[in-house]
Amino acid sequence: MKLQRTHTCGQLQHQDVGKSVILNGWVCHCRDHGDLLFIDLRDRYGVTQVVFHRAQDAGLHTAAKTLRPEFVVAVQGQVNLRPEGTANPALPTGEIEVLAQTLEILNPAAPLPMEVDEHAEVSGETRLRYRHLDLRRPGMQQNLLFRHRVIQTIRRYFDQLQFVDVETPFLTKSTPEGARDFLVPSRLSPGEFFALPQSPQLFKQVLMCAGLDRYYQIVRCFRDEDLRADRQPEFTQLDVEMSFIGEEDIIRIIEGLMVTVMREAAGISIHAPFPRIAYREAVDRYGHDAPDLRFGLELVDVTDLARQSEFKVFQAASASGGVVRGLNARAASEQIPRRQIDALVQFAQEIGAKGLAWMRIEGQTVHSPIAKFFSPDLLVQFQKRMEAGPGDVLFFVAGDLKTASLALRHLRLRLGNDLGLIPKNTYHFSWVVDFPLLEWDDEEKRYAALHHPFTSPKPEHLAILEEKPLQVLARAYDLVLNGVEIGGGSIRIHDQEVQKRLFRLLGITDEDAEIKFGFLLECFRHGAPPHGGIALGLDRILMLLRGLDSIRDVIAFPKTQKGTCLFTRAPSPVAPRQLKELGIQPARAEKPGSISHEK
RNA sequence: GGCCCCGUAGCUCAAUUGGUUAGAGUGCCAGACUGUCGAUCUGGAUGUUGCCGGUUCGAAUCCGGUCGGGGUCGCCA
Repeated sequence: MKLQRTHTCGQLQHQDVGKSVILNGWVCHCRDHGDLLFIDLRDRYGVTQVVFHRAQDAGLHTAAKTLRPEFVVAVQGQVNLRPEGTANPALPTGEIEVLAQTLEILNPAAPLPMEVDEHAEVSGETRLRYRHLDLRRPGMQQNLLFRHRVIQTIRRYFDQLQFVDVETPFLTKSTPEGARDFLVPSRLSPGEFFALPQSPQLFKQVLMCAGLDRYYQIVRCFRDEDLRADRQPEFTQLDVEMSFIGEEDIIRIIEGLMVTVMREAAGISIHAPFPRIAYREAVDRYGHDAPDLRFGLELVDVTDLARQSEFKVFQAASASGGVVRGLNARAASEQIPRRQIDALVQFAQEIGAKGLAWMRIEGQTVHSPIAKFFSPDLLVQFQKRMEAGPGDVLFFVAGDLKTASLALRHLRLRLGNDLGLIPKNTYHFSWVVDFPLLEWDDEEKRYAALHHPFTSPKPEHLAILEEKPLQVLARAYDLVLNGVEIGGGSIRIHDQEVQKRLFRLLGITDEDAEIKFGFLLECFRHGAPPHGGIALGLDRILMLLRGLDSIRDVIAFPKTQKGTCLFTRAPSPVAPRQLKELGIQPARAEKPGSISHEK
């Protein structure tokens, strides 16, 4: 190209006045004043104002009149100080402008299906469909730039601590445990399949057995499950594993990482160590194993008191082994009018609660549709337990632990938002520890690993592994930021005998184990160091640090909730020949006319 | 797989709850304008109300189905 840039659009300032420069970029705004024409030229680095005067060069001015938003142009001109009073303090380049002397239209742009302007509101669907335009917007560029900076910081941090970045295969073995696998048919082994990794879990353990000692990888993982705002079928994990260490080592390394990332990439000062909370306590106090600790509004158990009431719903819950739990919206009586309560009741029911009981404390009296089921003395006890006073509104959910916890967790977050209890720009990291090793899978009628089958039980619980499996705690830990699980890991089992006992509990026979993870067990037989690690959800961390509601905004080309890509139109049908080569026959009939991309 | 919200001009939305020819902002096109900066002013063009079917004298509006976007439960070791 003839006019290659000498500067970027975010670079020129008053010290450059007088220079002859060339800028390349996209036309962002045109402000046509007749004989005077302003163009905002945009690139990744910023925006610079370019001026065209008819009096100065009529031909050039006429050419500039044809410019439209998102034309790609090269402008040669002179850097001038803007006239007195016309500087734009909102722009780093706002003191200067470039008086155009040459204009080259490198590429015109057809009328656009969406505005690139950062102020324009565009629906998520349109943004994904025209992602190339969406990604031109400064906000999205900042998101991607921030992602890059965080990744660079992570790499520097681990490199300094002698961690080795090792790539693990994407075409690997399907494992029946865990999430649904994405399968890739093998042409050379007809009828057989690779799976895309849900995580490099087994490989990083093999790397420990191989003596790599300290491993990390920023790696794509794949899980064929339903999507959420914070779940994509392919997502990026910061994967870490270390040898000859215990929980404290992993925790210390990761706390150091988060402090460094926050400081260097986000410019935010946070302090380690992070608070720790036991799984059981998290569920009891917040209804969730990833509690948002930025605010209080804690759950309170009233099961024992509820048993004494005449309210059948409360009686039934406590009689059947369930719970009655509540929370106190302190001094919120005026902020929660009756209509709002009705909305909250409906909200709780949509989450799965049978109902939502409430009491409004006004002066010495309790206003509540269920007050009549409580003796005066019991009402006093309820208020005491809930630490309730005049102006408070109490909410209660009765049911099995899981349902009640879920409903109250959502209710707590909703009230926290509605009542403005959640501080902005606060980053509250915490560890959730003391997870149970196992849970009872009622559908499969067997125990299942809460984390994964290589997670080590706490050594002091090994004795009761077979007798009281559900009471055994794991050497596992989750990292939580603002109520979102951003990572989890564990110390692994490296003792073959313990591993065998656990497989037996999980209903995995020796034969099964050999077929499924034989390669790892073989490693363990050949000298396995004690090891453990963690995996962090990079997309979620970025989302939270950028104050976004979805990881879609920190991923360049994300999928929709139905798992499709609106930009490329993937997935799509393939040619019959491709399927034939792979030995695959779809069960569903092809849509007529849908076969297009013959290779 | 279940439940909920949404789908109207290129884009973002409205349409007095079933009633005349579906509007606004923005963008687009044309014109005016020498200091704007999300420029301003004047004028103009733009609709299969996602799609299919039903109810009705009459449907953007109600009903059924379907497709698409989003949230959530299940699922996500």
